[in-house]
Amino acid sequence: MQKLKKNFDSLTKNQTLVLDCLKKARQPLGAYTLLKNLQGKGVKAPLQIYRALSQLAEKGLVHKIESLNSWTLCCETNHDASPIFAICEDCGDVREHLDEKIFRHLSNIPSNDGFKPDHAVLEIYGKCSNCV
Amino acid sequence: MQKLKKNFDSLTKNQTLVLDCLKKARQPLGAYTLLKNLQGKGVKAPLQIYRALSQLAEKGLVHKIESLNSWTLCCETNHDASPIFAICEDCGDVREHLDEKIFRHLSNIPSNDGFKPDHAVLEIYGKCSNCV
DNA sequence: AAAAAATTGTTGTGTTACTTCAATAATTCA
DNA sequence: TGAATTATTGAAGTAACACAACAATTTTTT
Repeated sequence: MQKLKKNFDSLTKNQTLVLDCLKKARQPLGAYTLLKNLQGKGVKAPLQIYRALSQLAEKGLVHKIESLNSWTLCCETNHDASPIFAICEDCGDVREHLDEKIFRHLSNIPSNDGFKPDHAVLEIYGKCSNCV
Repeated sequence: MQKLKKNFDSLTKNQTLVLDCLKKARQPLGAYTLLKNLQGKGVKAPLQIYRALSQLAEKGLVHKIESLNSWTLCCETNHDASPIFAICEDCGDVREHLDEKIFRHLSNIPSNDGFKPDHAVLEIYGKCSNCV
């Protein structure tokens, strides 16, 4: 299991810009959407966004949603467990959930062939309560 | 839950080429790797690959691995449940697993807020028995 | 055989992501 | 304090991923 520590200190300028932008958005954003939003503030190139995002992800402050190619704020909780995202197919709403049991459960699936899980990408598609 | 039916008949030329290429590869391939491999056989443009891949995916013959941006043969089994992939961080080996329970379990996580799951992206990273 | 549907081919474009190298800022410790 | 080290940023270019739009061809249906 990966060890992640939230560290709100020592955020660099670009990291702060990206994090604030995600906070305002209240939904996952793509790297190039972030870039557009931050071009007024001196950020010019995609790489600055990607660097900030991967650093923020290392600190556990943001997650990438693989199946959407986009990035979202981590929930309040400081967690090591892989997050589970519930994604509404209709309205696009994304909610982060945490469940240690699931990961342990998942870990057991491939374990009969000696596989040792470290972390997981868990993204559930369906309909949220508003869209059912 | 999505309804998928394996249909080995009625594969078109491009579909057959792509499927055969994945069979030979025995590992997930990106769309552009497939393209390179098939350029000798008359396939010229990325779109031909993407079309074949999405048609094959609809038939349940291949899956996309979201976190790798690549595509892999479906295991032998004809299944409706979302597949679980175990991906070795060292050697890149990918194994498909099926577990109805997990999906039901996962489905319960976000259900307290009325979320109705349909399908999921489940990709576990770790080390396979050879690489531990 | 004519009409309808499916598939293919082609061109072009939009999006996502990173490599490389140079410049600047921050930190360390001599 | 100031030189050396480390971290961060900036800039340019490119690689990889994915599809829209339209025309042409093939297959299927009636």
